[in-house]
Amino acid sequence: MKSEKYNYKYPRPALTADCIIFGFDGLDINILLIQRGIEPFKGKWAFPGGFVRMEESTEECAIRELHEETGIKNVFIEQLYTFSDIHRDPRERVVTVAYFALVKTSDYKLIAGDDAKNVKWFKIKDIPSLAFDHDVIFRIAHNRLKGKIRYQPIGFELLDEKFTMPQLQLLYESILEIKFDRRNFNNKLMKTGLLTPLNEKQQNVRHRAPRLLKFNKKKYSELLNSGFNFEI
Amino acid sequence: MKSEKYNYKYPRPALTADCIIFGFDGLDINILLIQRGIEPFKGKWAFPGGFVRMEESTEECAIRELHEETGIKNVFIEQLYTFSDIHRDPRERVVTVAYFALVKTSDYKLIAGDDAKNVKWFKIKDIPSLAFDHDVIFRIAHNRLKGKIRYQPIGFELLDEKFTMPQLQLLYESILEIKFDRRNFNNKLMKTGLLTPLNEKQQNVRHRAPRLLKFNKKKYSELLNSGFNFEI
DNA sequence: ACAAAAGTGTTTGGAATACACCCATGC
DNA sequence: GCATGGGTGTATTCCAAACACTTTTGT
Repeated sequence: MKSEKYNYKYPRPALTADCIIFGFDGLDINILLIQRGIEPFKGKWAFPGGFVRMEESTEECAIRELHEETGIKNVFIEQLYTFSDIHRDPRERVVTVAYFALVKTSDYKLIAGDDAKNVKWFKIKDIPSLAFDHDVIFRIAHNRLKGKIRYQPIGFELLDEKFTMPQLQLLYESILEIKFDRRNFNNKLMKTGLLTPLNEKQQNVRHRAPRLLKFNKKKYSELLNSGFNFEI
Repeated sequence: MKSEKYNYKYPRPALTADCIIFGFDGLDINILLIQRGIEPFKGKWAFPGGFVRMEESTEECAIRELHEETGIKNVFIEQLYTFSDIHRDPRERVVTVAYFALVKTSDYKLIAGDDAKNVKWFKIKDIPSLAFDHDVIFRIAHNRLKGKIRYQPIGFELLDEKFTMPQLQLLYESILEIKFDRRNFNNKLMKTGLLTPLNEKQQNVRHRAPRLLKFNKKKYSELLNSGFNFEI
C-alpha cells in the first residue's frame, strides 16, 4: 500500500499555522523561537508552527503546535496574516496562517518538543536570521503589535497583578520603542480610571519605592460596553 | 485511471480565496455578490471566489476569480482575514482567505462568469442572506472598511477625478454611517492640503453649484514620506 | 549627605466641536 | 421670490505636550 493515501482531483497547497509569541520579561520584549531539528533549515531558528489537521481550525492548530513545540498553553492568540508566496517553503507549496500573542515570559516554562532542538526567548535586538520567510513575518507581527497596544489595554496582562507606574511605562516604551514623559504618561493613564492605586509600595527596591497599582477590570468592562475609546 | 490523481500522505483542507468588493455609486456603498449557479447553495448569493491554484498566491487567486466571475479587473485588494471553521463548507473542509477592496461601481461593467448565474451590486441595507459563512465575513469586512477609511485617504479613489466637497462628505457618511457637520468637515479636509480647488463648478445641479476639487497626489506622497498622519 | 528614582501640577498650543448667516441657482 | 443647498469664520472646549522641583529611601 502506498503511503500517500489521500487523493484529490486537483493539487492542494499544504496548510500550516505559525505562532509569533511576544513575551515581556519586565524589562524587554522578547520573541519566542524554536531551533529546527529537521530539514529544511535544520539548525535555524523559526516560529513554532505546523501542519493543520482536518479536525481543527487554523487557530486551534496554532495553539496545539505552540504547546507541542514549546510547552506553552493557555494563550490568547489573534490572527495576524496569511502568507502564501509560492516559494516561501523550498520543499513544496505551503500556505501559512500566522497568529500572534503577547504574554509574560515568567508565566511559562519552555520545553522543547520533538521537532525542535531548542526553544528560547530572544530579545528583539538579538533575533538571528530566521528560517523560511519568518523574517518578513516577524516585521509584520512587530508592526501589528505596536499598533495594537496603543488602542487596547493589553499591556496590563503582561505585568503582575500588582504593578507600578514605572513598570507600565517601561513596558509601553519597550514595545513602542519610544520614550514617554513620566508626568504625562502618569496623567494620561490615571485619567483613564483603569488603574486603582493600592496602599502598598513595591518592596526591595534600591531607592524610593513606587506605589503599587492594579488594573480595574470592572471599569474596563464598563468602558467596553459604553463604546470604548482607550488610547495611549 | 482514477480522476483523483493528486496524492498526499496526510489529508489537506481545500484552499480558496474570496473577494469582498465594496463599491461606491456616488450615493451609497454597495457590495458585489454573485448568485451561485451550482451546488452547494445553488441560487444563493455569495462573494466571488474560488480554489487556489498551485502556481498562484492566494492574492493572485482572489484577483483571478474576481475577474472570471464578475468581469472586474485592475483592483487593488487587501487581505482581510482567513476563515477556517471546520464546518464552514458543507461539502468538505475548506479554508478561505478573504480579501477586500473599495472601488467605484461606475468603473466596471459586470459580466457573470461560468459558475455564476448572476452578478450584482447590492446596497448594504439590501443584502440577502448569503451562502456559506459569508454573512460573518461581510460583517468583518464592513468593520474593517470603517476602520480603514478614517486613517487612509482611500475615499478619493471612489469619486471622479474632479469632485465636490458635498460628494466627498456623502461618501464618508455613507461608509461610516454617521453625519458630519458640513463646516467642520470642510475645514478639516481642506487643512490636510490634499485637496486642490479648481476654478470650475459642478454642472447640471438643481441649485447653487459647488466648486470642483481634485486630489493632490503629489502632496499625498510627500505626506507619506514624512511620516504621515491622515485622519478624518 | 548623596545618589537614585518617585510623586506631582501648570502652562501653552493645537485640534475638535459647536454654531449662523449670506450667496448662487433653478424653478 | 422662494426653495434648495453651497460657502465660509469664530468662539469654546478639550487634549497633548512641555516642563522642574520636592520627596523618599538605601547606602
